[in-house]
Amino acid sequence: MTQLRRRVLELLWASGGPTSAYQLIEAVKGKDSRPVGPPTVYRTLHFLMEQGLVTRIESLNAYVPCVHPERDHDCLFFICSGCRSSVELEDSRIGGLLAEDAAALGFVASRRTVEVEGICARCAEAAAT
Amino acid sequence: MTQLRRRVLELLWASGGPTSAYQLIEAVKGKDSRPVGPPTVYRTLHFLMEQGLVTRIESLNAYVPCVHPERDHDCLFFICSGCRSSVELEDSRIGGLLAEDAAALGFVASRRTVEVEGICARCAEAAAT
DNA sequence: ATGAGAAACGAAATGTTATAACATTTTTCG
DNA sequence: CGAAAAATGTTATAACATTTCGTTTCTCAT
Repeated sequence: MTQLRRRVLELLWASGGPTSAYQLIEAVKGKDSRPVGPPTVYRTLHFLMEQGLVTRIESLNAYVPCVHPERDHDCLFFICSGCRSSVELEDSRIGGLLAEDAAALGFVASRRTVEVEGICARCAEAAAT
Repeated sequence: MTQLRRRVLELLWASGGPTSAYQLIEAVKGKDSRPVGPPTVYRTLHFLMEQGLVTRIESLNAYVPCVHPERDHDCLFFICSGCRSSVELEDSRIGGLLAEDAAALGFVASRRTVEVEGICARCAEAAAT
């Protein structure tokens, strides 16, 4: 865990939501005045994803810190179109069903992406008023 | 359903796998000699997705024709890293679990993305020899 | 049929996301 | 220390997607 990697991870935690790679580039620049290029940030993100510390949200082209890095993650994301927030959940039953379907196909799974887009409770309530 | 939309859909069926928007731009150009720009193809893809005729595979930035457009699709994709092919499956149990998890969060879901990356049976067998 | 409005399409420019290729710095460890 | 490995910097470019505005085509009530 180098300084850059730690800083990127901290920025992701601080951001409070899915964050794009280019937002991170800006943020790193701001914090330290030393500019970093896209490859630097992408390398860092790849490293953090390998470590299970960060997950990429495919449907947003954005990155979030993983809620429970300790456990092997079987996570799904609920992404609000209203406030652009995301909630991470673990539901091992879904992993089980996917494993079952994969086995039926003779497919050897390595990575899962499960994302649900919609409106979070908070935004739904705000819209109802 | 206009001529352009039909042609794009045919090209997707003919391609036999997930196809990027820019591959479609090239393909349309080739078939008819009239070049189309990115916005034209993206508009067409958006339309076809609205109709449930095409699905976007988020983890590939690519598009596939929907296997069963008649049914409301609750589909998941198994994507082979070896041959870049994808298999679409329907498993309503997963939709059920996601609906359950969403309800627990008070989340109103509108779209689901479920993608599994790995190695298909064919490629696994080829690698084993 | 015809003209107003809507829908679809064309074209240019630009925005956004991601990687290739190669140089340099930093760390590790015998 | 000094060689090898890991990490980072730099430049350029590839790949994916949208904004904006103008033109064409379709539809349908008059």
